[in-house]
Parts: sequence; C-alpha cells; structure tokens
Amino acid sequence: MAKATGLTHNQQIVFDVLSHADRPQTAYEILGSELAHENGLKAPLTIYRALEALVDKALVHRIESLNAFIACDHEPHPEPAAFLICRNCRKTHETTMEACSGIFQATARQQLFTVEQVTIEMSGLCAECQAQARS
Amino acid sequence: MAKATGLTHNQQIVFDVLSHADRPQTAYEILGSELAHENGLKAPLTIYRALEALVDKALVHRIESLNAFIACDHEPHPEPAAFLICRNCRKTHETTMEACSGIFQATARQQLFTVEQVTIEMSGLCAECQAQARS
DNA sequence: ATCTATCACGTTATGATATAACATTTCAAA
DNA sequence: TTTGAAATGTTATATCATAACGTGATAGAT
Repeated sequence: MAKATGLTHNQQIVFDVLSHADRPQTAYEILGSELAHENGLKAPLTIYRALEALVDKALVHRIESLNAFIACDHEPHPEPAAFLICRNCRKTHETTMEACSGIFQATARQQLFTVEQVTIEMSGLCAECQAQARS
Repeated sequence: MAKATGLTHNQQIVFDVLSHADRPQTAYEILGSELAHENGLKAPLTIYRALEALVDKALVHRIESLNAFIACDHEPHPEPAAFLICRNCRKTHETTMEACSGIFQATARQQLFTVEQVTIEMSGLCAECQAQARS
C-alpha cells in the first residue's frame, strides 16, 4: 500500500479507502465505505473533490470503462499506465506501457495532435475467473 | 461515411446520426437529433439498445472517456482501435494500433489474462485547437 | 495583528448517463 | 399458420457527476 504526503483530511480518507480495496471503487462505493462514513464524508461531492485532487497528484487512476478509481500501486510515473480489468470479478492489474510510448507519440505527431493523457484499458477474464469458468 | 447492411430500422437511424456527426455523440445527443426525432426514436433505451447492437457489430465504437459513440470510419477490423480525442472541440480521430497488439498480448499473457476488449484513448489538443490557442 | 486572497470543505439541488421490468409487435423458420 | 426469437415500446428508476453558493481555515502582505 502506497504512502502519500501532503494530503488533506478528506483526500487521505479517500486514498486509504482505495488503498485497502482489492478492486476499483466507484465514488459511491467509497462514499458508502465504513472508513468514509466514520470520518464524516457524507456527500458525493466531497468524494469527487478528493478524487479529483488525488488524480491530479497521480496517486489515483480513474478507470474509464468502470467509472471507478484505483490507487496507483507504483510510485507516480510519467509513462502511460495500462490496466487489465476482469469483467467478472473486476479485479484490476496495473502495469505500464513504456514500450508503446513511442508508437503513441508517433501516431499523435502524424496528426499534429498534442497528447496530454493516455488511457489504456484491457477488459477480459483474469486467471482465477477463467479457472472458475472451467470448473 | 461507411455503409452498413443488416441493420434494423432503429439501428440504421442511430448509425446514420453518428455517421453524419463530426464528433462523438452521447446517447442523449443522438436522442435529441432531428433524424432520431423524425423517426420516432424518443426513449433513451431505444437509443442505447441500437447502440449496443451497433457496437457488437463493430460499426460503432464507444469512447469511454466521453461516454459517447462514434461511427467506425474503417471497415470493421480486429486490431485494437485508438482514438485521439481533442479535449477542446471533441473532434476525434480513429486509428489502429497494430504495432501495439503484440505488446498488449504479451502483457496479458504474463498475467494469464485473456483479453477480450482493448480501449486506447489519447486526450489532448488537435492541430486546429492548438493554432486557435496561439492566436 | 489584521487584512485579504485562496483553497478546501459543507450543503442542497439538479443534471447527465444508463438500465430494470414487463408488455407488445414483427417476422421468418418450421 | 403456428410459434418462438429478436426487436421494440413504455414507464420507472438506478447510477454517475456537477452547479451554485456559503463558510471556515490558512498563509503571505502590510
């Protein structure tokens, strides 16, 4: 579980919730968590504001295809992150795509496009859920 | 504008709306379009059902980071598509990422993960919007 | 020390996106 | 011509996200 400094109270709570979760959490799942409740976080906007700050600090990633959020399990990194997202259990594995950075940049350059943000998400079945499907 | 056969009436209307649009459209934008209105498509679910069928047929792509949909501007293809999405004007350029397919597969294989769907979206500024920002 | 600008936060309301549940119609294969 | 699968219609509701506006804490400038 990653460390984080310079966080406000609300941000720390939300980050802790995500750090303890074993899969991406939606804003409303975070809102409904014990930890959030105990600490007085009770409005959706409170959660969304903390999430926005955490994403800005690159401590948390938004998973677009789930409308959910996951704590970054590396040190903050400049390379694009990629996610393997199980469509059955939703457990999500983060990795980086250094090998693709150049290809992406070249593609963008061709279109005179300036890339600010890269989203890579692969959906499918994780090893456990494949095994379970066979049994 | 791509051709499409074997579509139901509703699917054809929705596909036509997307084909004529110069940027991705949300379900509710499609719902609000002249063409949809004229043809009696008046409930969100009608639109979503047509979109689901079109995405299944690979005639339309969902842009996760916009919650919007775009007509595929190639023939249907097996390679992962990638999108360059302007955060200012929302115009979106589709391309393929054949060069990355192997990297993605290798990454997944390492985790014993079976990939079914790949999402690649790059957000930033298109050439026009960069020029406009400078002037 | 206090003014003042900024940032985080609280609260309420609402907007935007998406699906559930169930009834009806269509239409082609048997 | 029956019949069964797929598409559609209709209503209601679930889920995700932000607007608007006010309050309080903090820190640098005077």
